[in-house]
Amino acid sequence: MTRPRAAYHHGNLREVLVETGLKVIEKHGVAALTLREIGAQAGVSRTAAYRHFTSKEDLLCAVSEAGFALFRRDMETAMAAAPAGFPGRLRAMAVAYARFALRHRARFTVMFDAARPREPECETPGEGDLAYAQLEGVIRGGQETGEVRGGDTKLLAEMVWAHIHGISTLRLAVSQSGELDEAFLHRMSNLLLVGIAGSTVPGPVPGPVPRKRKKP
Amino acid sequence: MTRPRAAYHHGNLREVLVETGLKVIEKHGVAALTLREIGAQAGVSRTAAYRHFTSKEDLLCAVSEAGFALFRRDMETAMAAAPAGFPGRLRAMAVAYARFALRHRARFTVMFDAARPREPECETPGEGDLAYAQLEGVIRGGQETGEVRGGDTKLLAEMVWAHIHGISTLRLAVSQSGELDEAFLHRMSNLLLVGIAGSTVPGPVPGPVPRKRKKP
DNA sequence: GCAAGATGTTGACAGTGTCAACACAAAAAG
DNA sequence: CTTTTTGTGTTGACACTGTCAACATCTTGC
Repeated sequence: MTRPRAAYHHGNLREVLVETGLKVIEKHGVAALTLREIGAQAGVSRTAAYRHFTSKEDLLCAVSEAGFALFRRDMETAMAAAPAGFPGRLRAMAVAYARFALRHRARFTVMFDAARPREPECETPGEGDLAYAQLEGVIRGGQETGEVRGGDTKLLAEMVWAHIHGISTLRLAVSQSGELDEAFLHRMSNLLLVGIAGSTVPGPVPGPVPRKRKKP
Repeated sequence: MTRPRAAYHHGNLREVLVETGLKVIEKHGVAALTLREIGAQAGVSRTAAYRHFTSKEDLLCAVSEAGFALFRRDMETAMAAAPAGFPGRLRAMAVAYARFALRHRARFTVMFDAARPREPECETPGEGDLAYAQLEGVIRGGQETGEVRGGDTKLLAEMVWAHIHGISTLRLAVSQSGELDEAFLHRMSNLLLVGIAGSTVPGPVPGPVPRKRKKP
């Protein structure tokens, strides 16, 4: 059978390991993460993780995935509380994004760590894409009400995502404290709103458009 | 013994080690980088690096710094070849940025690896800031000719930098091949141009503006 | 020349990820 | 109920890593 609810030797060790791993990362950085340390902190022995993950990398992937789940929840609640209308929604999304990066620095770092796997065993099929789809929905909504210029929705979403992501990582590098500079974020989203609002733009747009998509 | 200048035992081992380290990263990823491997590839023994770097992290910092130097050179030549006028300059800069990321994937990854040091021993005082100052100069030029809205130049530069950087890393994740999608980049820089062109923008801009700066 | 220091090498050590062999609990089969 | 099988955790071991101390060798200043 698969696993019943919280029953075996330890109970639900898998989740505990992910959580413990995250705590270690939050406290000492992702470089100092060690399977032995995780085991000790969780009250198990060093190789216990190998009954739930194929490797350390696999565990890191699980931590990342859990991060994306929380991320998506944050985005959803921010969206629910956003003022009606497209500008409010986009702004709320951008702010929520940056806020998440600053508040959950460790999670964010693991989620978007560029230097990890060559060809990732991390499939990350679900949560990341869902969050992305959410943004795409907001953009499409703006297009339908005419507040966003028409054209390839995916392309626009990619650009907006990249912009917000870049801003967030930059803020992360700049402000060592977890402070969130609301004024900066406000200006940032204004730039974004103006940029995607206009109908068309000086200069021709040659060639075809890209297709593939993936979590950044 | 050795032909090149400044010849102690090996000659200029320091540069050779940095170069070799980069090659290893390009071939097997930054995670597979090992001081022993570097030594072997460079024809020296495993701890030779400790006569030129205080630690492995220090060597990584040197690799990163060398990357920024090349990066800045790329930006400068792109700027020199750019069409006159602000839009051409900014576009050239954005394209050069993304091109560098795709062409020198390994370098770029090391340079902007978010998950490395807690409080960095990497001082990176020079090259990164120089490249950033270059962008700031372009923005300021645009402000002087009235092609960019006025206001805090540093703030605008931060946003533009973040945008370009986000786009580049996103492209890096999306296109596994080193292909450079010119059409995408063209649209991207158009978005950017429109966004920073307008005089002012709907919605108030509360509060003060941030001060600190740093390489992202 | 020669001492002093810079540069490279070897030996050693604590830690790491990972695997094989073992120990036990829980579920399945009889 | 027993017996078997499978899921779960532990211990021992191994190859590999970064790093340091001690030693060897080369360059330079006097």
